[in-house]
Amino acid sequence: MILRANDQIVHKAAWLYYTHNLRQDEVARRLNISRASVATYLRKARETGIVSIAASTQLFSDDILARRLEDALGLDAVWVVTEDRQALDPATEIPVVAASAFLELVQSGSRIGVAWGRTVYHIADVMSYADVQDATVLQLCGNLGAPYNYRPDQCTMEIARRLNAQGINLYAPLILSSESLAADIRSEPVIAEQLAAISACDLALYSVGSVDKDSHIVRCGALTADELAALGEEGATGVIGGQLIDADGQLMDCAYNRRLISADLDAVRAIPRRIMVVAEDSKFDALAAAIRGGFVSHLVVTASMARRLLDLWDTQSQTTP
Amino acid sequence: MILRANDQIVHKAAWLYYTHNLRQDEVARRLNISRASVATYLRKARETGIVSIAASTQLFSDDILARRLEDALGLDAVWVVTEDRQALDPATEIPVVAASAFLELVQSGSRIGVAWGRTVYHIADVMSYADVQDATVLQLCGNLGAPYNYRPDQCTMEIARRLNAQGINLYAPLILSSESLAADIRSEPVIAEQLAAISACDLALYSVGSVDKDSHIVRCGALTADELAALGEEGATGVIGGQLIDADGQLMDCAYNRRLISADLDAVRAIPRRIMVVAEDSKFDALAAAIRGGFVSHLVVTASMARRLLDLWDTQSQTTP
DNA sequence: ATGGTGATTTGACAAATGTCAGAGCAATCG
DNA sequence: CGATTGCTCTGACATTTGTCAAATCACCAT
Repeated sequence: MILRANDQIVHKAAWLYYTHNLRQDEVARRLNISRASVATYLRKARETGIVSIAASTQLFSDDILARRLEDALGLDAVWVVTEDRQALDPATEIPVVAASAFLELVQSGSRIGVAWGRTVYHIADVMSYADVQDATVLQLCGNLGAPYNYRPDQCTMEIARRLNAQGINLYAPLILSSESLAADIRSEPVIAEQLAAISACDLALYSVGSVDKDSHIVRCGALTADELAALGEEGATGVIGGQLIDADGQLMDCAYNRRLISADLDAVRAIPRRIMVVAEDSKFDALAAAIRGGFVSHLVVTASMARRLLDLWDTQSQTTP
Repeated sequence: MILRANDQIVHKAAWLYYTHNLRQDEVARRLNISRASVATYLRKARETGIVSIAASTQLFSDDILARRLEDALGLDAVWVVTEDRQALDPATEIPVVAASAFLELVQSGSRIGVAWGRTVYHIADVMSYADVQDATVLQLCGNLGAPYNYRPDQCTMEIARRLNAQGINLYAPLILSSESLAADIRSEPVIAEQLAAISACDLALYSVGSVDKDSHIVRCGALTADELAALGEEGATGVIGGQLIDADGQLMDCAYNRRLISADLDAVRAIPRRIMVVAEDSKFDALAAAIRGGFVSHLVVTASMARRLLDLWDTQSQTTP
């Protein structure tokens, strides 16, 4: 698609200003427009991702705690958000760091799998706009029927919009009333094709869900709190793309899981870079399960969570030397 | 490596200013320093790649000519630098566009092969600093013994410096006096290992050399103008990483080529993304040979060169329907 | 202690940038 | 055909940012 003449001037202004370091009045003279227009165009260029400005996330990854976590848990990269950072609330900072870290890993041509949840939605919300037109953003799990604030398709589409990339939604419900219907839908060519495409992703972005009454699968109505509690008794420890996993990160063998339309967990594990973002400390057990299950290669967590993980792995390695 | 406390404040200032969009005076208050210091730190952050600012190169790739070239020659992406762009000299613009396009393709963890020449050096020179610490920049061919302005190791190291990445030089001469010595050196473990590592690259950046008296292999003293002219008679059409190729882009079977220490051309062809940058229109034949030989997936050229290539491919496809 | 040295930080000013009300202009509609 | 609507563009002003000489600080050798 050729640039509209209208956008062309925004690109030109951005190129001259940011790449050639001309001043706004020089750009204005070159393009025969007023300097005020140049300023407007440049803002538009920043807001739409024609110009991308990214600050390094080293501040969060170059940290003793982060290094120790990488080594102990065998992760590729860890970002630790420290509580005491100049009055910035870690809860709001986690999605910001995650968005920056994510953007550092995205590149032209990437295929990105995205799950859903409050955390993922917040990440999308604070993500700055970028220009990766030939990237593709895939939805990792089916949709919720009920209106819910952080729907899978919303997360996927919002991230695609921020990247100026193509978003591909999975047009199937997350949960169906019967196992057989779920199986039928899963084998529908359109759906099967899309689920298969997930294994071609090179990047995944998700959080893990907890197994308690605040879990998003309860909030969105997929399960009642009592049903989830019962599954918790049976060993359910976390939620990945809607699916329940046990403490070792293996798919639970239960009717609920069989009623879902979601990414095959082995396909998810096969994605080379899996960014896990956890904002709430209450998700500790779920996160540990996700790490054991091989769902994490890149991790964004709070310092307190990092310390707890480190302690857990230390005791683990002592008991199983 | 943990950040020095000194750099830490630069990172913090950059993070607050660019990611959180605070004003300089707000950043100053948060960090308990003067606003002037904040301004200084921010400049430092921009100059060192802690903050990267990139304008989209769409202006050059979203162009009818570029699209037609992609289709006709089967290339992944083409950037065309149009002559009439607001008094910007295309000769200086080519390296700028190439540097931006290159940076859009680089990502954390990339392994990048770099050849040498005036064009590549100019690209390195105008390239803005970036923060891709875990990238690796490899030298694709041996070094010149004689002092020369655009040495392979300089190109490699300068690009590595700009990216804050690791640069790996090939500590061998480009050309040796005898074929047997070249063979011996090639099989030295240290060198053999490095040459083998080239096939693991995921990105290559180079230009093609012409076969005439201005060729860089003549200028750097690897061959005399007469010797090169004689090889030209035998069919030599272009130069890739010091090696002579014929009009079809195949390695010339000649003593000169056997005396070289350089990347195996099949390994180069196997690199998934090969960015070819040609600034001079006189390199037309050499470029056509390089394209035929499969050395190009991404191309940066002038509009006039693009038109000539398009014409050539049109006549080719007419004669061989 | 003390003076020197180089690097860092600051205050004050100059320069550049952001903003917004109103002008201008093109397309659309009655 | 003129009025209306919805744009973009501009000029003028307010705000923000860049710069640099001078001050301060940290460190070191005497």
